[in-house]
Order: sequence, then C-alpha cells, then structure tokens
Amino acid sequence: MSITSSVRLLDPLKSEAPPTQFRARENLTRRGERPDAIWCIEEGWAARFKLLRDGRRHISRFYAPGDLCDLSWLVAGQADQSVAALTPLRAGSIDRAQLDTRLQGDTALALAVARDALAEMRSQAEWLITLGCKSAAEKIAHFLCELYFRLERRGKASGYMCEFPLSQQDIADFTGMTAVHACRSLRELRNEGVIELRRRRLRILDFSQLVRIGAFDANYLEEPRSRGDIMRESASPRPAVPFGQAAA
Amino acid sequence: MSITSSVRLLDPLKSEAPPTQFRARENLTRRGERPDAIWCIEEGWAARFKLLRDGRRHISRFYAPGDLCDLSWLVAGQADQSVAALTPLRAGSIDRAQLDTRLQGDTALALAVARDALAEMRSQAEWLITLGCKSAAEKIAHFLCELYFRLERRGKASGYMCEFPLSQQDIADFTGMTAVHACRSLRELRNEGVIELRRRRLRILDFSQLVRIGAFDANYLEEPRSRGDIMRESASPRPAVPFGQAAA
DNA sequence: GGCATTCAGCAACATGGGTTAGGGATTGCA
DNA sequence: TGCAATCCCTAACCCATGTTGCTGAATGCC
Repeated sequence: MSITSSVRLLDPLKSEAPPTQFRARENLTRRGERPDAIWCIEEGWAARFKLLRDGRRHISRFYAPGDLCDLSWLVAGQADQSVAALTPLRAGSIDRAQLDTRLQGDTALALAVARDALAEMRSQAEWLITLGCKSAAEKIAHFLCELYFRLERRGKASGYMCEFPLSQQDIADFTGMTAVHACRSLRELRNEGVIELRRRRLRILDFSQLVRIGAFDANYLEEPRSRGDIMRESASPRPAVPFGQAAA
Repeated sequence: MSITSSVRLLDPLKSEAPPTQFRARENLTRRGERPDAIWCIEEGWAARFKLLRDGRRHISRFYAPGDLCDLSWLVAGQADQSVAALTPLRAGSIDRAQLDTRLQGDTALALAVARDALAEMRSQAEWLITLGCKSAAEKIAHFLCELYFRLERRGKASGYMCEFPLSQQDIADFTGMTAVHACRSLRELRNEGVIELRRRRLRILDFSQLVRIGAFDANYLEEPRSRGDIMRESASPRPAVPFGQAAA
C-alpha cells in the first residue's frame, strides 16, 4: 500500500519531539478543529468517525501502526471527522506548516501525498461498494480480509494470525450494523470454521473461503509497480469501447 | 470544490482531438482495464460502479459535466471499477502518459492532483457515514443536497432547480437500497412538500428541511481558502486533547 | 402512428437485521 | 484481591427494507 511509501518519504519531516501517548477513547483530532499536525501511529489502533445528532456513530476508517491519520483535512484545514484512539496509543507528529512549506517546492513529496490520497480513495471506493450492497456476513468477511492484508504488508501479521483489539461495537460501527448482529455474523463465520477470534487475536482458518464470502478483490490494495512516480508502463492505444454494461 | 480548480490546471493538457461521444450505458472505462486517458465530461452524466457476481450493482460515484472521471486508477494503472454513461455523453480526454511526464517536474500540477484526490476522499468519507448509518429517507435527502450543491457550484443549477437525469434504479444503486424503496422514500419527501421531481428535473421546495432530514453538513464540499497551495492560514498551537468522545 | 422498452408507482408479503434484555466472562483500577 | 466497568453472547420479538408482480405513463425507434 502506498501509504507505506509515503510514510517513508515523510519520515524526515517527523517532529524531533518524543511521541505523544493517548489513552483509549482519547481524541487525536476532533471534528471542526483545525489541527496543526498530522499524527503517525507508532503503536495502538485508532478510528476516524462521526457522531450523528442522535448518538449513532459510524467509523469510516481504522488506523493501525504505521498509518498516517487522515490527510483529508489538508485541503480545507478543518477536520470533517474525528479521530480517536481505540487502544492505548503512541503517535509521532508531522508539523503541518513545515509540510506545507516543503510541498511547495518538492515535487516528489507532492506526488507522494497525491499517491497516498489516491490509494486511500481506492480503498474507500471499494468499501463504498461493500457498505452499499453486501450482506452482513459478506461485509464482515471483506473487512477481515482487508484488515489482514494491511497488517501483513506492514509485518504486523503472518501465518493468518494477527492482533485484533477491536470490540464488536467497533466492528459494527464500521460495517454499518448493530453489535448484536455483528456478533451473529461472526458466530456464523466461526461455526463454519472460517475464523477463530478470541482474546484480542484473530486467526483465519480458511482464507480462500473468507475471500469468497466477502467477494474480496485484493487489487485495490496493490502497490504501484514502480515506486518513484505515479505512472507505470507505457500507454497502449485505447481499445474501442463497445456498447453495453461493464464486465463484472 | 477543488475539482474545479484542478480541472482548470489540467486544461492545457487536454487533447486537441475532438471530444468523444458516448451513448447511454456505454462504458468509458471498464474494471480491470489499463486506461491511457482520463475522461473529462463536457456534457451528460456518468457513474462509477461495480457489479457483483450475482448481478447486484453498486454506484460509488456520479459524474456530472465538468467532472474528471476517476483519477484513482493513476496509482495502479488498472481501474478497479467501471465507469459508464447514464445519458448520452460528450467527454474530452487527457493523455495519461503526457500527464505523468508533466507531473514529474510540475509541483503545482502534482499539488492539484493531490488536492483533487483529497477533496474526493473527503466527499467519499462523508458518504461512507451516510451509507453506514442513515435511514433510506436520510440517505436520499443527503444525496439530493450534495448533488444540488455540486451542480450549483458549476453554474449547472440555480433557484433550487436542476436537471436530474437519474432513474430511480440509479438512485437506488447509489444509496444502497432497492428501486422500490427509493421510490417510497422519494414519495415521502414529495408528500411532505420538500421536493418536486418530474420529467427529469428536480426542484427543491424546502432546502433547509432537506438539509435537516439528511443531516447534511456542507463543510466537506468547501473550497480551500486560497487556491494556490494546499495549506491555508498559519498554524496555531495544538489545544490540549481532553479525554472522552468527540463532539458530534 | 404504432410498437417496444424503460420507468414510475403501488400493494402484499417475506425477511434481514434492529431492539431490548439479561447473564456470564474479562479487564482495569483501587 | 475485589469491585466496577466493559465486553461477549444468546434469545425473543419487531420493523424497515427487500421481493415479487402488476399497471399505466413516458420515451425512443421505425
């Protein structure tokens, strides 16, 4: 995932100051604020979310160690959504003013931010599909697949096992269902021998089955072929566009 | 919306060739393809979508005149989702190889792409919230608000009226419900005197009510204060982060 | 002008997922 | 070590939304 490469590029910008510690539930960013730093998670998990007037909460993105927390407010300066720690958390910061200054003259850095944003856009677009038309079990299966992939890429998972500090309520708020129903769907997956989930650890017993259930398509998590630029291999002539719906 | 500003920056890159005409339902991009041009819609509407194995379709984004169609595949070269015309459509193209070359040396252009991607990310993140935890009527209200805002920004709507060439099935596929239920929800809004919708035209009779129903928050569509760069006014010291959940 | 296709609208019924409630395990704090 | 707070899990009931199937209106094509 290109986030990783961006993080690397942004590394020299990281503050000298020691990382900040957050308690579980503590906010890293609040909706409406104008943050002056970008958090880069070193340890622990966080979520970007929004609360509706009536108390409903929806999580639009989980952040794990190695993730940059929400670049999207860079456009407007103001955060649209809040970010809060789900576990005790340690995060370094990148100064926003410094980043902005550097961006003006550093094309590679600007491209890194663009690539990061585009990668996240892909990932979000994929989740829109899932949220929009998949069933509860399919959503959860997709979610677990994606999570495992992301963690594995960072060396935070292997052998189909990983830490899993999320509560059923967290899963529910991300997949757009109630905790009770998340529990039901997890039970299904457990009963079918697809996953094992206990004591804050996830174990995927039958990965291909999980992929099948979630109609998971890993393409969107792929790294670009070459790292240095946005483009890859040379262009070929556009094929004639035939009439009719797209292939599935 | 910063898309507009990006479009302006990309203007010089537009192909000399006359724009391409598409029929309704014709594909501009197919999932899995490696397009060599970015389409810029001049007239007509399109949708980015994905089909699941069993035929379910979900639309993750509508494109109206003035929109760039899906930059997200620039990262990987390969399109994750298809884009198809919903109406007869005219679109110009921006050569991908040329864009890539220019991006290497043009920081302003790279920043424009970054800004565009970040803006779209914000918009998607907001829709994730709606898709995840709002009711059918709320979703439709939110959707209509956003659509009107976007069109108004481009001078394509005024006086709370705009063209509306989408079928109920299109709305349903975007809001994650069936066409029958979209029809029910639209009827509700109509009966309450909030909107009028007929003969491919939308008229919003009570905008503030529509905003209220959809819990619509226009912030995420705002332009950055200054156009030239990603950053805006100077940074202020980070306020202490108090314990507890974020404000709504 | 006539035919085929798509679309809007409606009603009756089915169901996935929400709601509420409660008991038992785990975790964190004093 | 014990209490309080979370969290996990299940069950029973209910409602919002899906499904099916039909009608008539609008649109597009010959």
